[in-house]
Amino acid sequence: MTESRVERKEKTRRAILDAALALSADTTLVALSLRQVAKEVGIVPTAFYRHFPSIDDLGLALVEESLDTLRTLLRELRHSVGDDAGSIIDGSVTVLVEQVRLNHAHFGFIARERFAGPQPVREAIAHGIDLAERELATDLAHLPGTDQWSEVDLQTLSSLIVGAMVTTAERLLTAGPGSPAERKIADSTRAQLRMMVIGAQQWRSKR
Amino acid sequence: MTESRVERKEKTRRAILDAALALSADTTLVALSLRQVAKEVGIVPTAFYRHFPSIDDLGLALVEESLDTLRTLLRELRHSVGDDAGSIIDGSVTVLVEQVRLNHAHFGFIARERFAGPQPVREAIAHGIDLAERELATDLAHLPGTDQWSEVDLQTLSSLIVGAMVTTAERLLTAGPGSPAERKIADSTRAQLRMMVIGAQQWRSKR
DNA sequence: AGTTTCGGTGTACAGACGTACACCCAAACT
DNA sequence: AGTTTGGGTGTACGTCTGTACACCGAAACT
Repeated sequence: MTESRVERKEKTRRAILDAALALSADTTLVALSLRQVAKEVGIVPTAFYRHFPSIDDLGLALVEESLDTLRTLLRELRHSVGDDAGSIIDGSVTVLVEQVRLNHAHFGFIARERFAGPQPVREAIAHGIDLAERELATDLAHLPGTDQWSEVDLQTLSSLIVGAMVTTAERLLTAGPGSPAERKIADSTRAQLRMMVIGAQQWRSKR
Repeated sequence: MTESRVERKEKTRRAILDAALALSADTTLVALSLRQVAKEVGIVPTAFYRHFPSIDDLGLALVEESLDTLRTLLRELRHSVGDDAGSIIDGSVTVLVEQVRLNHAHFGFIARERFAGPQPVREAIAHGIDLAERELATDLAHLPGTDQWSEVDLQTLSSLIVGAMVTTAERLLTAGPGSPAERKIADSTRAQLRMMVIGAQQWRSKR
């Protein structure tokens, strides 16, 4: 009863976003019809236009959201710093598993739409991941032990790490949350990150 | 004139596959209609059924094809062995760039459908990549220097390498063939692989 | 109190979709 | 020579799609 108009509007907007996320979970945005979404939300098809000009724009909003939870993940990672490299890695993977579990829908969305979505959506995702890579590179530069690294090398390492994380996230998505496969992936990723870090450490001294 | 019936049939079958590959290039299989394909080929919609029961089955045929060129890539990689680890890496990346350039359509198809395609298609791709990973692991086991590696470690390393290759292939796809971006990706990948190999070598002695 | 704004409704239409069915005709069998 | 096979055609259907248009009613403004 006592609901302002903006509140109501925001509510159905959320409902539309959630419905689109749920409905596209087992296909893609490009295979999602405006009418399906409207039916799921419980509104008439034409009412959709009160919120988004098209499905593609809906998609862009979802990208924004999903990239936001990706950034949250990265922020979370930075806060989980331990003393030695080993505990940093362990913590990071734990956080990754946790976040993917928690935001299954968003990470799944990114994985699906990254290459198969409408082109503006693809571009937005690519740009977001690119940004994350750059941020990680500057973060790495502030870490002790990387003082002498060249910019190119820092970018190379950060691209390697982000790539591994994306791959791991995708693997985690196909494995059920809490499944034994999930644990195996986590362990494997920890080992891989350790390999990378060892390689990176040796790398500098080798040049 | 002088064309047997099987020849004709094979010809239109190929035309259908090619049309589907071309049409799905900027969307997805799930957004591809039987009628679009038929129109592109130049046959009437119902004639499609003479070759495939459904679009999904067409998709499975395309997966088979694409996985075949993936296997070709891996075979090619094995043949490009050099003396030291460095030249192996350089050669491998060169081959990867070359093959992705040559089979742009197939690798693009795999990248798109891996997570967004119809489920049977997704499963087939996952299985194919899984198989490639396993094959690489047994190949690594036959390499000198890995005698003492445990099976788990071999799988970990091969998963890391395959993951990096898939990621690189995806990056190459978004970069234009012959573009400066392509060269940058190749160089970066070479550096990453070197890091991994160094890490892996140190890894064994560390355990 | 009177008016405007705006999220949601209902009807309506043209186009694309998958697919069933009857048909054609040249190649391939007997 | 006569018959069967099978790739391709054309029509026809019911369903789903995006979207245009006129309308409603309550919240928000004046």
